[in-house]
Amino acid sequence: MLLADLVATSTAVAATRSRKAKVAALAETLSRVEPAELEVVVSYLGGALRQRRTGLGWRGVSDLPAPAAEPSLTVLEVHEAFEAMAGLAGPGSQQARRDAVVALFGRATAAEQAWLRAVVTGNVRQGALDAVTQEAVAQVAAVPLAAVRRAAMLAGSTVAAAGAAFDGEEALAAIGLEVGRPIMPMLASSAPDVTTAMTGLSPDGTTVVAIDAKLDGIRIQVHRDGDEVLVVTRSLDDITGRLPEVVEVARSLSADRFVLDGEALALTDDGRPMAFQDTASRTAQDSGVTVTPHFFDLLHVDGRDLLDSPGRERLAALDALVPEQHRVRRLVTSDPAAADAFAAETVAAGHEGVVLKDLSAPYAAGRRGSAWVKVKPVHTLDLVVLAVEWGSGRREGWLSNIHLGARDDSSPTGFVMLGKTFKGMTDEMLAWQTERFTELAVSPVDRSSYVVQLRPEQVVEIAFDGLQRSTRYPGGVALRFARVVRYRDDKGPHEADTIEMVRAHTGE
DNA sequence: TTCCGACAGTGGGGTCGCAAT
DNA sequence: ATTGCGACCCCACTATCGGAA
Repeated sequence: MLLADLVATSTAVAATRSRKAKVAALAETLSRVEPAELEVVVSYLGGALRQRRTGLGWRGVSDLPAPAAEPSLTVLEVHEAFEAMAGLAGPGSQQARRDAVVALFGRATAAEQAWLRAVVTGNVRQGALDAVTQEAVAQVAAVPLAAVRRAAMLAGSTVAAAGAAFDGEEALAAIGLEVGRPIMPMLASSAPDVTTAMTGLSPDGTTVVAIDAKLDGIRIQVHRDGDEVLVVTRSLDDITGRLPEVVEVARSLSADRFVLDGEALALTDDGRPMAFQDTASRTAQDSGVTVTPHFFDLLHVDGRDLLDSPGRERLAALDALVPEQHRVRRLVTSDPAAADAFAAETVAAGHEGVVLKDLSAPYAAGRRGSAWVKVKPVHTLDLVVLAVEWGSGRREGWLSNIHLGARDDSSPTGFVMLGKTFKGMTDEMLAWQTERFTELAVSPVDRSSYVVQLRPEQVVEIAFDGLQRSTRYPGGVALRFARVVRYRDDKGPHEADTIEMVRAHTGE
């Protein structure tokens, strides 16, 4: 298959908003694929290279040779070119990678260059990724979509599921949980408070739910098969070598084969959690920080698959396998007041929040279903918009990402920047702020400079999860997960929160 | 007919490893 | 030693489609 065919499909997929039409376009292309190309084409249709890392990013594809007049590249040639680039390492590798880019892109037409650049930077933006590709695979292979989805979750890969799908429904069904092969982790939706979460899981108020402490570390999935231990992250990257303490704990457990789900984090001597940044900075041996695993689910133990068992059974098996010190704290209750108290204790102990879990639900690998609901405390501040950036994609033409400042009398401008945010804005707000910030611009708005400096006059209410230390911002702190709640026209900039209030607000 | 679950998109801060300077 | 880039940890939120209710 020519790359040009695939690029034409991507263009057609991007041109329609109908998901059914996207699936139809993907399916049509997929039906014309040769067996040898299947994995590459499935991956490319979903907007991803086969290589997890190529060493190429936005910079590596920002300066390209003149495009070719006629298409000639095949999909497999492109795959081989990226495979070669991914293999480059050591002195001279950047020049070699550069040469490879010139060779590949020089053979691509203008449309192909644009697609190749997008796929390298993860910006294909055709409104179709894994989930939509899975629908097309199911359609062409004439197998149930649910079977494709389940195989993809259990194999940790849509490409692997697609291969099986074309071998038939039996091959697809044969893909099960395999100790040593990562599966997509189950995710949680979120709720504003414990009562809301509780009501969602137990509408009649009598159902018993589990409430886990939500630890602010790195999600880990731990596989043990005899002496072999594998530790992977949420995105299924192998980090076994970075976490020898976790490997040791896994080897100390009494079962021989199992798959555990949990969180790894750094603790201080008195057992309080360290900042997420300290857990994240943890490399191998030399950092002096010890990372401890805390498990909250068990998916397999000694030949017994638990994925489809209700949460209550999985937790019983977890409690039997893992000693308390390596489990997350948990309360099982139907009483909202008890749940609330548990959440308050958990936060007071320095943790991120809680996760409420339906005890009758199976482990829904890869899904952000409603069986797990997280609740985290939210802080808010009134800050001043210092500048704004032009948006991209569907926000093209709108002033989007805003720079946030707190009042600071020691600063020459009177404000200190604490971060940026683009979250929480409706289309209506985007339209409003584009007009408003055009008026507040310190110099005539020019689309060529993507940051627009403003007179510091507009106050905005910002929600965030906490402060983190920063080397980027002059105040030494930055907001974590900042998002807009609303613009405040009832407050002037002199009434905005000060940097001292920001620090006091979050108990720093 | 309305509601709501699932998806994709739009980006945020921090930290590390690596190659080039 | 420093710098810049790529990769990957953590992630919130809105718009939209299309099936469920």
